[in-house]
Amino acid sequence: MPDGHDADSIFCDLRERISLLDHPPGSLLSENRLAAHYGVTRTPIRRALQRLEYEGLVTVARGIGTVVTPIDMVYLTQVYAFRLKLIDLIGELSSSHVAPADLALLEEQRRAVRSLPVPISSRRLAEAYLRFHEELTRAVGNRPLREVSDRYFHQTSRVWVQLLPELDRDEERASAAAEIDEVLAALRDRDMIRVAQVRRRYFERCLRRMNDRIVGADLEFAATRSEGGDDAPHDRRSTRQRERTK
Amino acid sequence: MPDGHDADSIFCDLRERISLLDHPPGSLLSENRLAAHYGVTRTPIRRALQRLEYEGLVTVARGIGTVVTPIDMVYLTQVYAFRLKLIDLIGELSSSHVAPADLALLEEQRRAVRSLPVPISSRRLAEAYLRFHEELTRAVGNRPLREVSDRYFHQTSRVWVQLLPELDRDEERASAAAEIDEVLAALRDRDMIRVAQVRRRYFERCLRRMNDRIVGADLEFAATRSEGGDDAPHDRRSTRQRERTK
DNA sequence: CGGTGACAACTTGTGTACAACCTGCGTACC
DNA sequence: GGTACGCAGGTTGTACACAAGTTGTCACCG
Repeated sequence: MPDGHDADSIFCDLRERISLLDHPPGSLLSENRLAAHYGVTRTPIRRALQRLEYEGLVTVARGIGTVVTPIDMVYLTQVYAFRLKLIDLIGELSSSHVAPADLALLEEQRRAVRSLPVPISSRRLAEAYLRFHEELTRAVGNRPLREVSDRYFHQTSRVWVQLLPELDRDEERASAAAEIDEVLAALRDRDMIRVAQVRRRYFERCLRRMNDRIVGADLEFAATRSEGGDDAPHDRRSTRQRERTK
Repeated sequence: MPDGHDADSIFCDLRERISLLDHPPGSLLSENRLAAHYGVTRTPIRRALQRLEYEGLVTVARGIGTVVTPIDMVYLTQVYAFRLKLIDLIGELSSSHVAPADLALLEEQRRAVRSLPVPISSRRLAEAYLRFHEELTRAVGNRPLREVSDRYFHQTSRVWVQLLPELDRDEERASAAAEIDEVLAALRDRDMIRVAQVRRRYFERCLRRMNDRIVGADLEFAATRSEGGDDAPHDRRSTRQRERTK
């Protein structure tokens, strides 16, 4: 709808929409429709989609369309294990260098989470926590670690967002608020090791809550196994699902 | 020169050429020239260059051209620290699953390194070691870790390749051969922890050799500092150098 | 009624032309 | 002589047209 978009902002917008399940896993994104939506031609759209494909959030299929990557828990389990290790690295590699302005932005998200209206909207909570995480990522001093953390966070965030309606949203909001508080306190002390410890603790707790919910309700997102194509080194064009949504 | 190229193979070819310094840091890559070289139009070239930009190997500048990312030792020091941690993760996260065919390919590279003609060509040695590394990366069981290891290896490999002519090439060859031997032995025992230990040992030794050479000969690749643009979260379009080569 | 083949409608990949932008050089002016 | 301006050449970004590919439908035939 809003015009005045370049390829970069389109990428960011699409990534957020995918993370927040506006474009649910398995849905088809047509370049023509996106071009009409953003008021540009297919060229910038293709650039954004290509980057999304590289980030592992969509898979383009010639003649079919660009499909939002389904949630593959077999793969995402590997991502979770990897992210757990990355969080430890944050404490080991980051010499904290947070600007006061960034701290203010984090305070903003803290207020946003704490002041959500009482019938808590999954969408609003997810949006606020995503923004908190994006701001927090910028506090990571080591650039490669920062880029990688950002990349794989956006691959796994959809799991929590999708599970959120079935979780205790009051509990989730309280957990997020407490995490932000503790992170902020550690950041003010310039203690990235403590930040990492806090992050790890809440990360593990979140995993446990989701796991309890999954084994209880027999997860909705089917763990679509991708055939283990080990012949192609760095290629992620193996999964091939349909299940269109529109 | 060779036709029958799609965007993907062009990307791989360009990445190897950049790693092997066929396109030295700071050189300008014109989309038109590349299109003529590969016998296609600018469209697939642009796709390959966009991926290279995302990998951090080139930076496109409108009106200027696409410049091969200069070697920024300030940044690459962070990458080295990160890769050191990644190597440890290989031991922690990888349940080894190497196919016999892959082992055979690694044997191939072992022979290639050991049978280099005696006035050792820097280029040939670098090429053989790069191929060994690419094959070895495929043995990493955790997919995110594999992707990240591959990405940041290609960002730092140029440093060693560029320094190679000034190093003792017999020593470098011997070191590479010994590393491959020990890695192969550990792989045959399905012992990824030992693989990681070996990798880390040789990685640190290589760093030390390069560091000795650098402080001795006052490195040629100027550590071009990039202004710390902390306002753009995931953006690497800050470095802006010229120093064209062709 | 079941199967099959052709076709229409959609998708993404590529080629081409043009617009926006930057650099460097020549020239006019001070 | 020095400086500022303007234009020519080259670069990447975008828009548009066409080629290649896939899917679903529907008529047709056994």
